[in-house]
Amino acid sequence: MPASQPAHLIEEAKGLLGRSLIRQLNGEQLAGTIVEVELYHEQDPASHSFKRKSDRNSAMFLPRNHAYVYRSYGIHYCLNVTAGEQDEGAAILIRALQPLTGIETMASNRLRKRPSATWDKKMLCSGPGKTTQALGIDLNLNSHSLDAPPLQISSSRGVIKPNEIVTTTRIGISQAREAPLRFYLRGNEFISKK
DNA sequence: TGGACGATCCCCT
DNA sequence: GGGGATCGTCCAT
Repeated sequence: MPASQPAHLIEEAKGLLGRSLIRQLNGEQLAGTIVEVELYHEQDPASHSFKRKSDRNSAMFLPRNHAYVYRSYGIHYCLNVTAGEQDEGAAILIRALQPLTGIETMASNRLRKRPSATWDKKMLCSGPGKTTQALGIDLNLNSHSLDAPPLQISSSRGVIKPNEIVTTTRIGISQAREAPLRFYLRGNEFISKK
């Protein structure tokens, strides 16, 4: 991996923090603020796009603001937002949301198998697998444009100051030496891990 | 054709 | 803090 990380992609990843992810599901709107992301790009050995393009990862090579969904550990789905240009092979993993609307439905989606379990807003979207489960995201949304329903990202966001964004190493990486490509909102209670 | 593995989550100790 | 769940994908035979 090169010593320096691609600055334009890092800016795109940071730029997602504070925006809303909006999901239309069965006529209801589910939404949350993006509070934690990780960047993966083509020069990164931990990235799916590091190896040859395949059927599985082709959506990762779409131009920015498309969904790249993949299955992890045979159980969970993870949602990425593509970044950069066509064929650049970069994507931003949505790791955590702060739930805004449709919270009851998110809880229902998350706890379908254990309806009686007690839940807390902070455990609904505090991880990539949890987020897709809460919002009902699966492979049907792979390569979907995030400019329009049923899944989109707001173009506006609140003011985020540079010192409100924490940069740190990613989570769960085993194939590569770690790089500081995880970004989250300082002090936010809804991130996956402190 | 088969075996190993993974950008995770949750329960159990 | 450790390990099981569970399956698509990739690579080696």
